Amino acid sequence: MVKSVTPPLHHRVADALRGRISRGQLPVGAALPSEAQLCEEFAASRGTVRQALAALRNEGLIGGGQGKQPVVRQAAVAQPFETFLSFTRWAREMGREPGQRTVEIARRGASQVAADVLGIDEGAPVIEVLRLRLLDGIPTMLERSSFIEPVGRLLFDFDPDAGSIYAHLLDRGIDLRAARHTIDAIGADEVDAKLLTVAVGAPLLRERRRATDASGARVEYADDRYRPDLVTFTIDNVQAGRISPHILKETP
Amino acid sequence: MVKSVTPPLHHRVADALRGRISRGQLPVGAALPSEAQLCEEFAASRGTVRQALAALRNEGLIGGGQGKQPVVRQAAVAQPFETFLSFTRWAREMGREPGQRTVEIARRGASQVAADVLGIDEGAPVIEVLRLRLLDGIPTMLERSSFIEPVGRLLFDFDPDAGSIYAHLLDRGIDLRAARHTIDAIGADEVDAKLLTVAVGAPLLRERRRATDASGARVEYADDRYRPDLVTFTIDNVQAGRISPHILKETP
DNA sequence: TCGCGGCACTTGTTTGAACAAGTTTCCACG
DNA sequence: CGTGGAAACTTGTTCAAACAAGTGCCGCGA
Repeated sequence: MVKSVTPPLHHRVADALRGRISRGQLPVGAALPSEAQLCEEFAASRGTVRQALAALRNEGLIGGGQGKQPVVRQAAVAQPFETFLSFTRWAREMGREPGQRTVEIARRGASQVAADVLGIDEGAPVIEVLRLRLLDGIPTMLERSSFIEPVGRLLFDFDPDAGSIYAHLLDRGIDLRAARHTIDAIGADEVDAKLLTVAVGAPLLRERRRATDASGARVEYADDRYRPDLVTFTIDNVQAGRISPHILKETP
Repeated sequence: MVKSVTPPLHHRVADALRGRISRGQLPVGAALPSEAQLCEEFAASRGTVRQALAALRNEGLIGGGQGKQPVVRQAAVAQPFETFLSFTRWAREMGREPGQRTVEIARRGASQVAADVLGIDEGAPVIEVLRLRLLDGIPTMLERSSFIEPVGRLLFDFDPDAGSIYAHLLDRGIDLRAARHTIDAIGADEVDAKLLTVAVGAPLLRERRRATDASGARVEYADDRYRPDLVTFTIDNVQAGRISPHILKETP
């Protein structure tokens, strides 16, 4: 049985305002109705209305100050997480066509760094995948992944040029829940240069990722190298009490 | 004249609790005092205490649910936002000694890209700051900032080698609330190379930042270039319904 | 001994009121 | 005509009170 009670009043007020903003009814830069007006419109007390406004402020949707009516700020982003996890999904959401060329998929002993990150012994078997990711046919990112053996074995019945590895693993019951991303810059080595069609030593944007499943077990270590002229990372954050960064990749 | 009034009560309560958490007085997993106890301790009404708790909740410091007392969540990152914003504060929190050498501070017409980002006319006056940031005396990051004129003028009575520009601006009533960070990689130009003591063309980690104040007005555009062997960015994110990434800079 | 109900406690929601502090508007005075 | 300042309006802070809803524990009964 699903409980279907009416949500609290301050949620309804916040939802209503969010709707007006996303619908463009309250355009960016416009002032919201005053608290007194909102009280009347929703038949709520001022405390309740202020609770709703505080929520919007925390989401970075509105700004303002004492004595000044709140103002709609630039639109926010919706689903940053999955976007950051899956290249395929990210590309689709941007209206670009993702592509991939699997250079290699192999089972071999874990490298020292991969073993360290995954918390397994060096030389323990892992499945390594080297894939070149394309955006509208242009080489954009080179992905070197190491999966722990019980997960990686599921990749051998995966059409490597079909699309998202994550979607495939999810079908098999592996759901990647959390990830730690470490971002830095590195010069292209010879393999990078050849596949990404840049000069050796050209600056690349590197994202190293340690992904864990629902139980917290470390599942994947990846080293992704992006062409910085094609992809950047963007983080939005707001201080208004809550830290609510929105993370997204963008093509500049 | 610097205003020095006592901050609102709910801020003081929140600060006190933040302090206890970061000091380890309230360890991770421990339950906070009940609202009623906090009311008594701070001689505040329940509404005020709840305002403070809401702030901590928004920062991800505490979690809990109806009927359950709030619990201290993983201490991992305390102040990710300010950490991401202020080099000085970040360094201190890591136990490193921040330093800076101000190469130049000038008032000149905005460059095309700065004008575009700040939403002002090209050539309109901005205050540009070029600072080399050090970590334990080692050149680590090169910061090129452009502030809009009414804010930047406050920097002329600022000891440029004293420490945090943001702290100085906050004293003057400018509080940077939100920022959009764009991260990519770029090869060092000759100035970068000389000041950061790397080779020309060496890969650098670049963070471009557009900071806005409480009212949403764009205040600063910055181009920060980090030595990737000394600093990386780390993002933790979890899918569990809520998007709550923690962002921090790390020295690898 | 085990299980279940109820009680005590805690947080969530909502209202109403009052004062403080910052902004905007507009009128009267120079 | 313009300008200073008061008045009206707006948000920020704080208190007090009441009920709803969820949690945990204790004790009673089977």
